[in-house]
Amino acid sequence: MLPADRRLRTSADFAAVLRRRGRVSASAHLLIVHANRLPGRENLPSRVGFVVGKNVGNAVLRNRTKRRLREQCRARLALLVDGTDYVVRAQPAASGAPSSALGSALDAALADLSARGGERR
RNA sequence: AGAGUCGGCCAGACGGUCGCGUUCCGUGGCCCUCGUCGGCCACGGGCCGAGGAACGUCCGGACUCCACAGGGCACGGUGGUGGCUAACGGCCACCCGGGGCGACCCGCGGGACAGUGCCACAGAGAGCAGACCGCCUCAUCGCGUGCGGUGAGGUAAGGGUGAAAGGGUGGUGUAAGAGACCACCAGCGGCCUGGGUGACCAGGUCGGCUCGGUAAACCCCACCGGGAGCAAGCCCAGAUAUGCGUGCGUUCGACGGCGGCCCGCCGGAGCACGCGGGUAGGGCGCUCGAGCCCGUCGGCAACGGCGGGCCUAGAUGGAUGACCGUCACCGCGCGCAGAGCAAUCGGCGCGCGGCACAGAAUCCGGCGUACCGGUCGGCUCUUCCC
RNA sequence: UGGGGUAUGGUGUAAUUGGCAACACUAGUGAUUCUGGUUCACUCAUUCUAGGUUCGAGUCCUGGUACCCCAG
Repeated sequence: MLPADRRLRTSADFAAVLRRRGRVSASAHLLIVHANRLPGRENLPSRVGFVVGKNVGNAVLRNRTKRRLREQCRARLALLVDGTDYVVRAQPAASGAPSSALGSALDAALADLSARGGERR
């Protein structure tokens, strides 16, 4: 899984990431990813948070979806940019999708993000 | 063998790789009010890590804080009896009523001579009953001489309406009838005897002859209930502005204890609303408890006593996951050989698919609800064999 | 955690103390018209669900399901 200090832990952090721009929806029926560089965290490792709403399913389904997403993110920690916080929002279809599909959706979103970042810089 | 009924248990198993959370040990680093159990961080290793319903939140408690002069009126809950329990609206046993051939199942199961209300439509009449048709008597009129009309009465046996029409059957009796009277039966009430802790049951005797339903309508009776809830509550660190406005108050008493109201008692100088300002970090509570397992004793049982053993999740954007392998289990398809006249049946192999309901958040005892299935046992009925 | 409420044709709402489930719009069918509109008539209900009380339940009681609101 993902260590606690690499996850978003407070409601304020989530709000800060979601409020600013930086949304990429790769395979929109599965995931929506938000990414933002928050001031004051430039040299700290990146963090990831997950949002799994009630439209995904009951508590068992929501928890399992969150765990599988965390596992996929753990395998891709090296791809994340330091100082950037991510929020992954699960769509209803994510609960039934195989983990490989979730992983490739994450890859696509991260590739899209790095391409955009290159353009802006 | 088939059909059924009741109850208990399980909730796929084993292994590999990479991870997460609590906690312990070791190594290293940093900090200080230097501790040989100080705090924090990193790495390595070890133990442990969701459920029978963790769920819904429908009841009951433990625990914590507040309140504990009292009285009255309300309010809510429960409702056969006896027991179990910390307690309960739960459980066990029994009683009564209903269903089933039976095992067994279902029941908010106190009171309708304390009172009030309601019983639509239909029907003559619906609650200290009621003459529409009918039946009978008398008077009178008519004629076709035993029938019809009219009037005055008697009558609850019959018809019809209704969920329900004030016992049932048979007889005596009568103008026709009627518990008016008699016998038996059903039911009600009183008394006596026996059994049972009791609800109640069985039997006997006497009585007036019969008394509607509805309290999941108001109500009456008995019993129970102080309030709030782990975001309870306690501690540490830290920030800001006893700021501004309005209203009510300072022994003519606001407000609070006090939950709904009243009386009364106690505290009592602030209280309520709006605007504005600040914070939203950490720790304890937090898991050893009416605990679980085994044995034994008491009890029909629920349950309890005694002895021995065990320690079994504590997260806080919230930890038990991801990817595989092997073997079980279920369904479908194909193949192989077999049993049988046949429908079909089980066995082996291969492939594909499936493997429920559902995720702890202070903790227990219940209830209710969801659920693929598997397994064990008790009992009942039917059929066959010995 | 505590408290309160709602569910009725496809949609939005009614239904005095229990007594034939009503209204508007929409949809469908038919009539009127050369056609369409308008108008008229008819059709469309497991009263959320499972039981119970009662002669009789949308209404009363119990359990369940879904949704909404309030306080912290």
